[in-house]
Amino acid sequence: MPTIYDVARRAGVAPITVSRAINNTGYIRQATRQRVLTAAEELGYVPNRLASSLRSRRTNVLALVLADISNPFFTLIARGVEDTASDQGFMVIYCNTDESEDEEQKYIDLVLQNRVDGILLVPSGGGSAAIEATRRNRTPLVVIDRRIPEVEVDSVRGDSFGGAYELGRLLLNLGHRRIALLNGPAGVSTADDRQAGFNSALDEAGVPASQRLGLSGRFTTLSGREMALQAISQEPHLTAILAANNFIALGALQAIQECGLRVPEDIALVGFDDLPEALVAFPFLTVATQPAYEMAQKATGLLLERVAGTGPAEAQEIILPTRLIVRQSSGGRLDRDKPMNSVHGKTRMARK
Amino acid sequence: MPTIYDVARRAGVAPITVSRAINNTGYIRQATRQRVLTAAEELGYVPNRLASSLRSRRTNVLALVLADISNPFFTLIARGVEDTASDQGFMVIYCNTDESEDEEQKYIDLVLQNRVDGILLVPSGGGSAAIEATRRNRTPLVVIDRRIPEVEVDSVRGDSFGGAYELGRLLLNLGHRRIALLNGPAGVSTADDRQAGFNSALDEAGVPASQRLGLSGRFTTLSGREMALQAISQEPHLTAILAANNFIALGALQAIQECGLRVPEDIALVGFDDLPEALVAFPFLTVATQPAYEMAQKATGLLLERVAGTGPAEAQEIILPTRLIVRQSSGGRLDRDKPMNSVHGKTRMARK
DNA sequence: CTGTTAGCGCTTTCAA
DNA sequence: TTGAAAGCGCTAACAG
Repeated sequence: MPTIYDVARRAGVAPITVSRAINNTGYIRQATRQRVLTAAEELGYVPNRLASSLRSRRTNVLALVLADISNPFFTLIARGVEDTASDQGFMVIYCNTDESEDEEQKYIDLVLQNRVDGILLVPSGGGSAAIEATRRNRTPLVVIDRRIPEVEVDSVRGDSFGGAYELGRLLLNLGHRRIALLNGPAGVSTADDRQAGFNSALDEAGVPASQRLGLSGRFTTLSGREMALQAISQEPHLTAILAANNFIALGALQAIQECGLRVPEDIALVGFDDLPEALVAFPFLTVATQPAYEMAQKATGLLLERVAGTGPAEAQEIILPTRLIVRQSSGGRLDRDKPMNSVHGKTRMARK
Repeated sequence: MPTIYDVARRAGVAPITVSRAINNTGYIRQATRQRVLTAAEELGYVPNRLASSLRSRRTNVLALVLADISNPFFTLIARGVEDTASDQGFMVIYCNTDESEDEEQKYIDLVLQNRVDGILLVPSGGGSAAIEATRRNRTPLVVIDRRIPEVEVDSVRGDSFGGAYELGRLLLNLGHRRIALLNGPAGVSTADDRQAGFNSALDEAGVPASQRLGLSGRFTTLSGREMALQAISQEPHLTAILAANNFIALGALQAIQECGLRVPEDIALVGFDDLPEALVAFPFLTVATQPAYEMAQKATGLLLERVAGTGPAEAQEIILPTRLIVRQSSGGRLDRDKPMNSVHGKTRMARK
């Protein structure tokens, strides 16, 4: 396997000149450069980035550490990260933590050993241990999707509070008072903030504490189903459910059907995070949706600024608004309500 | 940032001993090892894998080059690859080619420069250029999901021919004779094989060439919609559509609705590749589904064998069976037909 | 614009 | 069971 020395010999120059020609750095005459490139081509030379990175202390690799890439929300994040990174010549390593802090720590250690230039993290729990480690190693890190309390760190996320508040308001406006919140794990900021946003809407409407029902589980279909079953049996007067993410919503839908109830006639259902338009035959769920791709672009852009050493001195906190999409599952006559951006009108086949 | 030299000094040993302690290789006394590990811990030592890889010629990194990670089929592949790789201490770099051969070549070059230990490739077109390059660099490569004609290379894929044949048979059994195939790009083996499988079913049923309609486009919702519109206007007697993947199917569904037609009453619709169960509120589409996760596991397992130098001498060709899932969109009374594994019976809400 | 020298941090090889 | 020497392939720093 040829090295720059082989190329240098063939082109009749010094190795460093080969380096300059290939990376197009520093001063080099066009003719020389061309000669080197030809020699490299003839030899089938493939630059060794390990060596290059070892010496230059830059790998042009980012790490993306997230909960589970098969959740479409994170899939879109991944796509946004890769697009933005590759535009600037960076590659992306990705890791699934499955919301386990141990896995997260393991992966953070691994990517630090690999000397990635920067890390994008969707933290699992409190998650500050991972941040500590990256800080010690002077590796820039941007948190996506979640907030880490008490730690000053760049973060880009959706407005969980606002989205949950709007969903709560929507249900309250429709006349619901017995509403169950099926939430993700307490301690994860998206869950906590959605709880708070929902509570805020209930407070405003003067719903007494005795009428409130909040359940805590995981962000999975299975957990959504279990929480819904519990909520239904626990509160006979239940008329609406707010699911804290798309998986929980689908699990809840399943549970409601199992109980022989109808959505929205018997129980209204609204959720957080939409499914990509291209994936759904019949858009049915009313949701507050976050701009996942844009979130990833912004986060990666910021991270690359940190890597380059440009970018603001202060830790940035970027919060993107959610968008309310009203469909059938919330029920009611919404046209009379304040104008809401309703997407996908055509569900005739689903109803007929 | 401390190196093995710093650790060695602190532990009172030679650098190589630190290396042995950390990697747990070669002979080393437990006491020595413990002493080294303590010293490393105290210094906050983080091994530099760039240096290690440069010297040892192993990176413990695989590359996954695929079309588009936001397609749930590939998302599942990605998850399977990462799970299998990380079990054996490997990390994964991933790249989206968007079915462009240029992008593919660019990424292959990049990952070769990064000296990944192995590559998993979903080839874009003919795709043999990429394979040539990896072969020159002695980097093991396993092709997933697709076949590369005329090249001897490991490959793991679903039975596109068989799946399309079964879907065709299903429609023919239901009495359909004017069936349009909405396919992906010619030259991509999954498209070609699905074409062939469908044709084989038509041949068997004696459907004359004049009654056959096959359109070629891309594996996207947009293209599916366009092809469906064209098929509908071109063939007034059309009664059924076979979509060559999930996106095409959803685009076709959209087009059919736009034309004021109903599925399955006016046009029956079947497709290739299911959407993950957890993502769909109302399972509606009849499909032939491939075991994506298992495919990824098998492919990664084989690749890791190649990396380790174990594994069979011959190029392997692993073809996993598809599974027919009959739902509403194909119409007809299928209960009378031979028993087919029907998943998701509960779609009451979608119909009511 | 081109070249020389040294060394990034680790592991291979060989020796003790 | 441990260590010394050398070098993986490249580029930073400096010199010309």
